[in-house]
Amino acid sequence: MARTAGSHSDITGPRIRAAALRLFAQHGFAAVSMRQIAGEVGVQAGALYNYTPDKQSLLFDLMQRHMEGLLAEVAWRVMGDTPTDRLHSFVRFHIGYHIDRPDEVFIAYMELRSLSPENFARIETQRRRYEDMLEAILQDGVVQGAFSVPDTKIATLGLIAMLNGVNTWYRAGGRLSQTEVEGIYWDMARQAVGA
Amino acid sequence: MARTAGSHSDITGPRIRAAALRLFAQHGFAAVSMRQIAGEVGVQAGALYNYTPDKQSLLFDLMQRHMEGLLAEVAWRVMGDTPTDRLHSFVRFHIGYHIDRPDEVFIAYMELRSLSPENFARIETQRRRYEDMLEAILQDGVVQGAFSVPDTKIATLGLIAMLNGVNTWYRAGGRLSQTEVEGIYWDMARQAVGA
DNA sequence: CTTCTATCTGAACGACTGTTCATATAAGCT
DNA sequence: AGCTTATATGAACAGTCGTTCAGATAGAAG
Repeated sequence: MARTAGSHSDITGPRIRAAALRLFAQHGFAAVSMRQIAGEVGVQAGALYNYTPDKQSLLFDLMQRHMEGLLAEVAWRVMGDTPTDRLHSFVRFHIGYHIDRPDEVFIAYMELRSLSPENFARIETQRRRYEDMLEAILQDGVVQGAFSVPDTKIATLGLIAMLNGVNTWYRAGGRLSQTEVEGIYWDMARQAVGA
Repeated sequence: MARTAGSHSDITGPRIRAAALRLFAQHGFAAVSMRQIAGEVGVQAGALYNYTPDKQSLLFDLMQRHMEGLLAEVAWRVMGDTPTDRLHSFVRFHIGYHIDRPDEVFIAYMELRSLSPENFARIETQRRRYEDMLEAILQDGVVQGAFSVPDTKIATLGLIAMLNGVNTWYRAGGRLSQTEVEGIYWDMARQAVGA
């Protein structure tokens, strides 16, 4: 046998990424084999190499897509006239975006160590750009006297860590709706920066 | 050759755990081989099995020791007459304890998925006991009118996530001293719960 | 000094790893 | 219709994996 009925690049490519995403998130990059991913897609391991040069690139591709989606959306979803309004929209955006993509988020924060040094540096640059957007809001707020934070860098990292924590427990259909979660975290975030 | 000069159980056992801890934290459980651990200790892979029945138990042992140390210390290190005082001592304790044990913390939070279901349940129970200690403080504070939090469970998870974030960036000898970090995070935590 | 035992070596086991490639065929183009 | 090319198979590669075990020796006990 060789090429199977209905096989097509436009379909197999995304399915490989979806399978890799799920498996990497569940078991970790190192614990997942190319044969497992191929099996999930319903294909032999060799076929994966029509879509990625190697396993490392497959992981990087997933992270890269996630970070670019994040940066593209945050650019137009976070807005407001005052620093407080912008912080509010940032918190709501961050929670919503992350809640919708638990696997991507998990991988992006957990498999950094599995990246080659060059790939790590590229992802780290993107993450830094995202953090800088939040820090800019905090700095604005401090300058305008709206926030009270002794160190905007630490506050940025502290807030993001707190918000990321949502993904460790939130489950769709659980006790709290997404809107309720956003409200609770916004209260904590607002108070944490003294707004 | 066989038994080497100076070989002794009391020495080799801890050295194996130390090497495994470091390597698991750096590369991940699945990415580290028993031969790597043995190499770090200066021993052959087979010798490890005098100290652990298998690789999985070695990971569990590390996590178990960490959680028990954490629970043992928090019990007598966190105190105070008011909820605010107790929250203060909890924040300071948590940051200090975690800053001193970056590898243990990293593994305890990242390799949960590498545990067998039974081992996972045991560690999860211990983590829950720790979280409950913080939640009890928050509940006290709410009852006494000292804190303003709409949901103590979420606030607990949010605060712990924020505090854990310290380990992603803190480095001894960096811009901020441990005392300064504790102060900044205490400010954020205090404000986040409306104390 | 001799005996015993805890400790380690080194080789071996079968299973699995990421990756390559000759080969085959379905889909798309003319 | 035939021709080309993208897409897949399945076997093979050399290497690594966790784990076991017979055999060897250092250190403790008598």
